[in-house]
Amino acid sequence: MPELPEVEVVRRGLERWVSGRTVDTVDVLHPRAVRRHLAGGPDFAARLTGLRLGTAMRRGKYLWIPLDEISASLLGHLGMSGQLLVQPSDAPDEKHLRVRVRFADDLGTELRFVDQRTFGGLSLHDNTPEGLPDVIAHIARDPLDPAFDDAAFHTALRLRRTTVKRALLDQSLISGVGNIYADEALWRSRLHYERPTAAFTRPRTAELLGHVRDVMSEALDQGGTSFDSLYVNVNGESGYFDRSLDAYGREDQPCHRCGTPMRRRPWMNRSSYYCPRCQRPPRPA
DNA sequence: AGATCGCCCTGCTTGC
DNA sequence: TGCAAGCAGGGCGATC
Repeated sequence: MPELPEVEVVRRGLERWVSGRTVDTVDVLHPRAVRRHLAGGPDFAARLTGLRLGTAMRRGKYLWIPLDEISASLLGHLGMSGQLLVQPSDAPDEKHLRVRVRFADDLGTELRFVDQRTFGGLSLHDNTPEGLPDVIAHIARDPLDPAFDDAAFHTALRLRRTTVKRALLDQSLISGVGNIYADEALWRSRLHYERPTAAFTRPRTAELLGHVRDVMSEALDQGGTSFDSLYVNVNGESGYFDRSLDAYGREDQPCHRCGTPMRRRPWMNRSSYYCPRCQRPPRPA
């Protein structure tokens, strides 16, 4: 399940292998893969055809490629199981191939959007004056963005009547943090996932942000997490950061800090993994 | 309007 | 063995 580091790996792959090329043909093989393009698959294909792809960009888990000729962008999200692959044009179709983009050049490769569960998708959107696809204007900057405002994040945490893991997963507060890295950063910060944010001190916020950045940077250095074979980067290579996980998926295994068996708790139709000794729950209200 | 919750989807794993 | 239920979960829209 791709999170920010994996998506950044994909962005770099797109920049290297796709940016600057001109679209020749587009095949939409599954309508759900372009469901955010409200005008439909045929319109998506027709509008994209003939355009030159700009430099791939990313905010949180969203990817986009500017289309300078029409002041719009090709927006993509990998969802749970999406892959953007640059494949030889004669490679056999993947089982879950949803969209194919062929180019007007002689490089012999094409861009493929492959997605088993179809939570992800591609679409075209006008840009805001800042150059952002308009439908993701509400997505906050991510913690690896140099313009991320730590002080504003702290202020927002103090104002919210919520708990720390909910806040980390709220893409309007901070983007790019998913369930895996939320649990990892909370473990490193020795914070229980139900800790209210309203009483956070400035140093506590700073430590949490530091751990979020560390865990993401480490994953990025290793080419992204891939303990799930569904995730493959833009050229089909898997990462291996899963060997470094301290919390996620480690139910009943000893805490890497104190040896206490880790726990898994149902949480918001998901799971939270934590050490019951290092990450004490807050006192009941 | 901030917070919460259900839903979308498919394939692998688990349990009876 | 076979089938059903459980699980994975990002993001959006409905609801309170």
